[in-house]
Amino acid sequence: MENLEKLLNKEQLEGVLTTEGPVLILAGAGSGKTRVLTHRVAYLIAEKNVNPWNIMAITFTNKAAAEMRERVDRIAGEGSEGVWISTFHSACVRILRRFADRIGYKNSFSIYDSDDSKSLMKQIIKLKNLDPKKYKEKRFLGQISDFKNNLIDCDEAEKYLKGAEGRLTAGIYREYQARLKSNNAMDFDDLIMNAVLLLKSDKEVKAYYNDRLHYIMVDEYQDTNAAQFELIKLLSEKRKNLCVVGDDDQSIYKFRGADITNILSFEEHFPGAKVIKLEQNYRSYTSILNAANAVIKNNRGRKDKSLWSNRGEGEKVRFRQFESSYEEADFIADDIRKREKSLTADYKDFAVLYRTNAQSRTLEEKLMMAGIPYRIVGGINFYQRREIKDILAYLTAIENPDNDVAIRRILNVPKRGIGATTEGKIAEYAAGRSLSFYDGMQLGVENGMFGRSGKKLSDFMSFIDTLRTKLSFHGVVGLVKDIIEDTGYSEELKLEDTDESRARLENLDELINKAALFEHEINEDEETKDLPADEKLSLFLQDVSLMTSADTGDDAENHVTLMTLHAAKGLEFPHVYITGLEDGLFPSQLSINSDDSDEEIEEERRLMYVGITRAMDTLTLTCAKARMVRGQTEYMPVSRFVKEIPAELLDGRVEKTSYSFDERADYKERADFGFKAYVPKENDYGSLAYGGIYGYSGNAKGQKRKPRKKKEDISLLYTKGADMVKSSLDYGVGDRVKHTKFGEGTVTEIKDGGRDYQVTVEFDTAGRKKMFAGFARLEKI
DNA sequence: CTTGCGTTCGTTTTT
DNA sequence: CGAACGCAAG
Repeated sequence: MENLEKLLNKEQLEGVLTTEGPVLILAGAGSGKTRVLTHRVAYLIAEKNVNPWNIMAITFTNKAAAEMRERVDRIAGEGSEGVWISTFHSACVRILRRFADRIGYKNSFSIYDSDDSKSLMKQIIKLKNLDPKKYKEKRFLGQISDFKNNLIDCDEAEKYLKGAEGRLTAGIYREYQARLKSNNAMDFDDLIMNAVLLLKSDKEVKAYYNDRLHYIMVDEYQDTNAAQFELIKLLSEKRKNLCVVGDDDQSIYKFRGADITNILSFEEHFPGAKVIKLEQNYRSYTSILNAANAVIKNNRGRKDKSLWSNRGEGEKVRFRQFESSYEEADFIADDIRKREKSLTADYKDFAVLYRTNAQSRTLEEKLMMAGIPYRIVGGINFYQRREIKDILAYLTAIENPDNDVAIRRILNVPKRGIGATTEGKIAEYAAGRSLSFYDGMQLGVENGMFGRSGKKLSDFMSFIDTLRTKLSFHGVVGLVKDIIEDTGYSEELKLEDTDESRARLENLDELINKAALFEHEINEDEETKDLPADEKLSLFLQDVSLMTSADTGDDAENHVTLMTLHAAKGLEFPHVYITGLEDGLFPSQLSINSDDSDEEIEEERRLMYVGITRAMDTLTLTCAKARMVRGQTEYMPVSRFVKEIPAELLDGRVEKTSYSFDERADYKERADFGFKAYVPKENDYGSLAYGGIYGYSGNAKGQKRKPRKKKEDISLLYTKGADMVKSSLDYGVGDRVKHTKFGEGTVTEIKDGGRDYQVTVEFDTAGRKKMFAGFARLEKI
């Protein structure tokens, strides 16, 4: 380990060298915390002669884990693969796969994702004959999640819950857990809670991990909840060499159980803890950090610190106020185009951030019309797409027929004439006999309980059995292919022959690829290559169930990134736009109205801090005086967070904070044309609300609605647009083409723009337009 | 059992 | 405004 001093600043070095005892590294945004963590691992191995096997690093996301793995392998080199680097959830799965039988589960449990949990809860509400209007899954699931995050089991919950409503909730919780267990399944929160339960109740298991794990590191510690805290505490109990890294100012996940006091009270939880502050920022210009510091200092509950940088002053933070969200989006599209044209930046250098997902729509439209390639982060995860979930449900059903959610998902997919009525009958029959759905179906069919549906059901069951037999002959990949073929899924999609069905088919191909890659990997691995096919299938499903969109990303592509402020945490971009800076939107109205408004606003302020500190070179803050929210035009004053930035740091003034009645009326008139009729200054395009991006046409009168779509289906088209790899064009200069929005026109120029063609078209009515072929989807006529 | 239509409801999200 | 969902007609 040469020259650590040269690679690290004083505080970072201290973080690396302080290996013994509890350590809290308060790492400000952009202060190089991953650098410290990876060097720390390398130092432990190389200088302290610690066996890599005795080191563990925990993160929240697969992406962070993969990144850490990569960097540790690079820095620490030989032997580093022994270091246990994983997410909270996959670490717990690994523990539970080994020992779950000691707390009454099978080691081969399925993992329910949030959709599965939702289906399960729906079944319960239905079975309990509750009014679904009054009792929605979300409410119960939210409460149950809160309980689990705080390690409160059914018995304990019962003590907390008083009154009729309370008893109901407790009963639902109990039923939900019972069903999970009989389905041989755990939800995401169970993974953590049950791991803790196991470590607490089984001394042997705890001793096993305590003996193994000499050094534990935790990233993003400010995001941990009570259950995760307990887990870490238990795992590190023997040696107490626990190093946590985090930033209380970036704690933005309270709503999903994160407890900021874990980091604020670390020294009390772990007496004798050493605290190291990393305040030097290597990311941003001083002007940006000054703005960030100015905003965050308004929070009371925080550890005092202040970021600084020696990158120089940089440009002032820009602030721009617009009449409407359309003008705001126009400005951003135009600004990005100018900067990209002037060759000072690539599209990939830009990020546009917003508080709520709904805001992305307007931005998308404008970017698309400006021909700027973009990508939205945080859309639907590959593994949550309908076609993928369907095929995975088949695999799950083959592996674990007790998994009711999987069985019921595929019962009538593809359509085999088994409808809701039959499904309900089976569910009731099974529940009455304490059988799983599948077993209930089997018994019921034998006893002729389901009348005319009996034949269909037995066909279905033998179909599943046939598939199961195929597993041992064809392996995992073969089985995936078989399912896609034998269900008629691929044929159906081929016949449909729309952009959407083609996109779906591509997704299915991608799933086959992932399965092939997985099978290849486990067949290379000495430990797993000789496992029987069904165990390989289990491994595949486990792998996939903890996967998210994060690792589907292809960072190399040159596109602008659109995302929520939450999704931006941990990322950095040369040019950042924070949009919708209006009181009532950001901070959100809910936080302003909340009972503990002070705390909620502080959380929103941290979100603002996260947003500001994403920017490396320039930061632009924008807001609109009037904005459509839920179909209504809202007038909101400039966000208090903008006002917290001293005027001398801003380029652009905060003009007004409220409007007179007349002014409002004026804005209203303009904004109420709203979504449909608003025409920007250039007057050359209307809104795409009538259907461009989603190929989908609202509920406008007289228009025929396209077939029912669910959230998991939408986004296929634009994702495809963004993904569009350059292919040859079927039109050339001089050809007549048709555009969904601009109508017909003549191609006047085609430029090769690297990964896509830039096409110039002289439209008959809309005038001349430049666009990317991949986005424009021009049709030759 | 499937499909069309009206009603309701609405932060942030990883695993 | 738009998505999700429940209900009632094909």
